[in-house]
Amino acid sequence: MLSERRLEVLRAIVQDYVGTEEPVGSKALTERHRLGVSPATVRNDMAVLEEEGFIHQPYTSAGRIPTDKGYRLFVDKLAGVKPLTAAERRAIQNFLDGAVDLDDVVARTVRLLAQLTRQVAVVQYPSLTRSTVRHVELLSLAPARVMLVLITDTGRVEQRLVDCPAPVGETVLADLRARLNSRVVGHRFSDVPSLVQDLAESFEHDDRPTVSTVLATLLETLVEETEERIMLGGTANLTRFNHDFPLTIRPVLEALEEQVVLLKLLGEVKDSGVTVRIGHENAHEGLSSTSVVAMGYGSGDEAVARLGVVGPTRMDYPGTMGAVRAVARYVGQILAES
Amino acid sequence: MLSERRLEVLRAIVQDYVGTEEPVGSKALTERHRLGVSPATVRNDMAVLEEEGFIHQPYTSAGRIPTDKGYRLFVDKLAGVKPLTAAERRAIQNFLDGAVDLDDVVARTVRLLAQLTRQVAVVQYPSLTRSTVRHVELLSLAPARVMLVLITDTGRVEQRLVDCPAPVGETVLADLRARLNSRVVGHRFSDVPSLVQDLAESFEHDDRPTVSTVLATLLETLVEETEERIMLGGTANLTRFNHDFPLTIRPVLEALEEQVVLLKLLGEVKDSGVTVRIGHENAHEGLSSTSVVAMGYGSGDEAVARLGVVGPTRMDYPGTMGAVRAVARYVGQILAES
DNA sequence: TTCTGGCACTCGTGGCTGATGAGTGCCAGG
DNA sequence: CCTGGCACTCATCAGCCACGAGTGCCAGAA
Repeated sequence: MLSERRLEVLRAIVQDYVGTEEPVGSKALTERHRLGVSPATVRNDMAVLEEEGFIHQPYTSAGRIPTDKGYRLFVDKLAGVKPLTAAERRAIQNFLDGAVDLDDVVARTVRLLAQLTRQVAVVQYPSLTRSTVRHVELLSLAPARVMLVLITDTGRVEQRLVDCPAPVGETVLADLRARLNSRVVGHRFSDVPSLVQDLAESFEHDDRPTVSTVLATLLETLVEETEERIMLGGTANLTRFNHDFPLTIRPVLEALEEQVVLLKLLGEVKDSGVTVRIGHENAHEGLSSTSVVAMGYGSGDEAVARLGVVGPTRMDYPGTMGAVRAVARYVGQILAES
Repeated sequence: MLSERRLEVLRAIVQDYVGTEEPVGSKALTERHRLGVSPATVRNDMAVLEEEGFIHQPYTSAGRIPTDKGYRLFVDKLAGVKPLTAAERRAIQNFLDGAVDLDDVVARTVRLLAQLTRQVAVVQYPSLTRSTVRHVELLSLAPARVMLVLITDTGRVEQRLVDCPAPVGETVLADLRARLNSRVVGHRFSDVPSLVQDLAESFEHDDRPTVSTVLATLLETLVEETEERIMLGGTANLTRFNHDFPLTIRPVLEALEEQVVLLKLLGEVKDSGVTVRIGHENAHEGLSSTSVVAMGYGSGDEAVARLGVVGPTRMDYPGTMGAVRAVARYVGQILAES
């Protein structure tokens, strides 16, 4: 077990390294922090910390830098979440209040997060799996062509064209629309399949194929749109570190362009509280020198989606965590209001 | 006026520089190209080209690199558009044919362009200004709350919540929906305002405020959604050049994140054919060392939107132009079919 | 005139060297 | 268990020099 002072030394190393971006030595440490011991003692502590794998020397007789394991300890035990200032909170709220629709909320959130943390921001669109149906609309575009419009409680709208096997009468369509809505409105997507299962049977024999086709398309839309989308912002902030990892920036950009990778990244987030994944803890190897700070957000208690930032492992964890948490909460509020 | 051979020298310089990414000297030129003259002669030609501002020496007695003006001449007079191979064409078509809806078409196009040109791809969503209304739907969500859904002929769907000054009866809503659709369906967005101008007057006095509110929201949506959106892809390709402009990558990334800048960039595109804007020809200074190759696309003769790529001024213009042209055409076809 | 070969000159690049100094490990003594 | 001292390591940086690609110019050939 590490003594209190050794933990203090680790904290000091992390803080200094995050600030200066340079390996930190024993002398500099005792000068900048009131550790109450001499550089020599600190050196001994450092030797232990290195043996335990918390810090690392880039080359013989250089300063130390924290390892992923060191950051992990720092985040878990040594660092709190730095709350934002009142002014920052107000700025967040003002900025998000201006949003006009769901897309706008997401877009603004991304900008906000990127600006606040000066890192790459990632915001997942509210997931439809946990959403409920607000309304299903059926429009006749041509005799055998129907447009299906699905409106969710999060304000999202999806549409699909349906080519029917036979012409559909306006009355049948109205009938279907009414019955469909009375069954599914207010229910979760995941419950819809069982709710509409036997709906076709209540129609005239001739209309059943058409009804089935429409229903099939609806279910398909639900499944397809459960595949979540992600919005990205602040990639320019990556270049702030390109002296730090000039060669690494490319795989990071590549990884960030892959929605799948991002979704997986956010998928590993706990349901409550801020989650931090450091360096190699991220499965994707292009992101092995970056950390992800993320959190779920939602209109109620349940998280409907996630948001977070991606930055170098050497980042200001307390500040970033504070910003992510604050933004996630406010976005949740905004969603709850609309 | 420049002699035939001097133009040939310029072409050779551009081609070699694009290939090697290094300043090209007279000796190397005569070795790689069959100019039929000695290096000394080429040197004289180069001196003239430099005097005219087509090429430039990074430092005394180094090779020459083309200037923006040199690239301009190359693009205008010396280079054709390199058509794609049959295999490439087939690949494009296959890839785009798989798209399921408009968003998907745009998303696939971006990926395709980025991959094909190995540069940053930019695709503008089909503009709504020239679109026509396919359907307007009104849904009653609460007594005094209506959801307005707008469906365009390009398959785009937009929705807005309307808070009405008074409760709206279902019959009034149905009435408004019917009249509204009969007036605007099939018409262009720009014509809608005049078409619905006096619609409120045909309603009962009590309902007029509500009708006006709904109409106002509709017009607002039309205007707002005319503001076009843009999709970006292949930013990772920027890093291929970061030895070339290591410091320049940041402003480029920043510029690319600004929708406004991109829209302005694409806005300068001619209505037909491939447009090339080189280096400082782009107004935005962050993009002064990049070139934009863009083209309009659309379902008919008229361009409804634009797409293109952004890359270093030192790029393979003929190849890039060929790829952009081919993709624009195929996307146009896809849109026309749907 | 126009092209060519030759020649002196420029200047960025890359390899080498030595000084500098931050940082270390170790050890003996408080 | 902490501290001061000491010898050692090694990345960084400035200075230096040789190299060579590339140039401009000029006199002579075509």
